[in-house]
Order: sequence, then structure tokens, then C-alpha cells
Amino acid sequence: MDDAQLKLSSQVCFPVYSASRLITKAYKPYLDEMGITYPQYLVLLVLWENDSLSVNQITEKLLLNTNTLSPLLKRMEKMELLQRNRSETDERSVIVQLTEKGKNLKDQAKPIPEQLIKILLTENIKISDVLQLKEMLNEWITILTEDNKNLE
Amino acid sequence: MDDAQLKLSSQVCFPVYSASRLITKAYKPYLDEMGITYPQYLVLLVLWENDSLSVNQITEKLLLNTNTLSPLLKRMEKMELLQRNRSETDERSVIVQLTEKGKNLKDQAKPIPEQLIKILLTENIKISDVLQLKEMLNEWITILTEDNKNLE
DNA sequence: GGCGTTTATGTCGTGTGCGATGCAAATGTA
DNA sequence: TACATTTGCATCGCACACGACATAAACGCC
Repeated sequence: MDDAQLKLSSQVCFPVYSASRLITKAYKPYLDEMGITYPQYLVLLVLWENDSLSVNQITEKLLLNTNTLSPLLKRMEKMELLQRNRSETDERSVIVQLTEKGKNLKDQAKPIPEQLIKILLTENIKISDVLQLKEMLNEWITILTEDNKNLE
Repeated sequence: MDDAQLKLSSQVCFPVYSASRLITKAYKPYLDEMGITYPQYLVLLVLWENDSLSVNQITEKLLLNTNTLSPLLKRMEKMELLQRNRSETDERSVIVQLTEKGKNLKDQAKPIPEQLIKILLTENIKISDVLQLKEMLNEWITILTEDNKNLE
């Protein structure tokens, strides 16, 4: 093998890394209006779908660890977007629920997906392409999360 | 645009975000052996290709800002992987060059791309699919970096 | 030459991410 | 019932990312 594979341009992972950061940045103007960050937006997304989730359930849905989510949820609690309470049936668990303020942000967030998809669809990129990309990334996510489990 | 399409952005942006983190994690065991992080690996990649680059040239290649790269490069200088020197022709510029130690890491890094691609290729995902994904992400990167320039 | 503007880099503050580790509640098992 | 183990959450330390801002060198224009 020659050096060709060590060229930045031939790396597949770099575009994923860059696109991720740039997409987060594309969300920023919309999320700024709501006073939240992209990871906080993800937490809201899962809580708009589920009235009540434990910290552990959120980590599973967002593929983030508790050491990332715990401080993040605390910040969101301080912003009065959600409440954190110990479970009564299992004192180890912390149950997260949206406040009225958190629930109400849902309306404000509604137009965001449409704005984003407008940016990401082009002459060369159709919806079908996006769906295909989504499938591939999800398969990678499955592989890579399984990999991590195997290490334990 | 129907509901399914509205949710599309969250359905595709989140996988990009998650895949990026998981891929970085997949690199970790290999990079740990070299004592470097993924962003530091990216810096090495561009410096293995270019003997001498200014900080600004690196920011353009990696799409990172100076406020991210400056401390990162300082850490790499402390690790004796590279040198930072003011340009003689333009005192504003800082020229970055690899040390022998930095250059020598190239051999150790050579097997990494192959290892990674082994993980990412499956029954359902062929090399041609990966290349297609790369094309799409690169188009998004073009769009999103152009977007940022327009804001200035 | 004088001086406002641009350019290249850097610092600071905040918010993630995550490995390592701590700790208390729950669970399994002899 | 004792006690080792597991589970759920959290803290700590470090390394990104990035917006806002600072600073000095170079440039442009008169």
C-alpha cells in the first residue's frame, strides 16, 4: 500500500466529521432564537415524543453517555426547560420531564426541519439520496455501537 | 411538503452527528497507540502531504477555526510533533512544520485507513456506496461553507 | 509618510464529549 | 440475612469547537 490512503481527500471519515459540525452550525441561527444548543435540541426532540424518560433512556436514544448528559440536563433544568426527579420505585433513576416552558418550545421548533431540508436538498441531492445516506449511516451506527458493547 | 419530509432533517442530521462521534471513537484505539486524538491525526494528515503550512492554510483544509487550531497546535508542539515559527516574510503568519518525530508517525499511521474501512464495509455497504456517501457529504460541505461565507 | 482597514493569529468563556472513577441503591447468591 | 456484584447517575479532568473579542503586522489610499 502506498501513501494514497493517508491523503485527507481519500478519507471517508473526515467528510462525516466536517458535515456534522457544519450541520450543527446550520441549525444554530434557529436554535439561538430558542436559546438552546443542538444537543439540547436533541433532548427536547425525544422528550416531545416521550412525556417522561429516565436519564438512561435518553442516553440510549441519543447514544450519549451520562457524563455528557448529566451536566447538559442540569443546564436545561436551570433554564427551566425540564425537571429532574428521583424515581420513587428505583431511587437510582432520575426521571426527566419537560416543564410547560419546555413543552411550549415545540411550536417554535416546528419550522426548523423544513428550513434545514431546504438547505440540504439541491439539484444533485434528491430526497431519495438523503434517505439512502440515512440508511447507510444508521447501519454504521449499528455496527459501531455493537462494537462498543463487545469491548465491555 | 408532507410530515415525513418535515422530519427528514432530524432523521438525517442526527445520524450524521452520531456517526461522526462513533467513527471518532472507532479511531481511538489506533490513535491511542500513537498518543494523539482524531483532530490531531487530521493535522498530521495534512502535514504529511505538505511540508510546510501556515495556520491559516490548515484551517482551510480542515474547516476549523484558528481558535480551535491554535491551542491544538500548541499541544502538538509540546508533544514535539511539530514546530511553530513566525514567517519571515509576513510576521503575522505562523508556519507549521513537522519534527522528525511527527514525520516518523506516518509509518505507524499507514495501516489505520485499512482497519477503519474493514469495520465500515459490510454485506450491505460496498466501497461504491461509501464513495457515493462521500460525494454527497462533500456537496453538503460545499453548500454549508458557502453559506457561512455569505453571512460575512 | 499618515492612518483607517484588512488579515493572521491568539485568548477567553461556555458547552459539549468522553475516559476514568466514585457512590449509593438495587440485585443476585450463598 | 450477609455480601459481592451490578446498575444508574454523577463528578473530574482533558480536549475539542466556536462565538466574541483582542492584538499586531501588513495593506491601501490619500
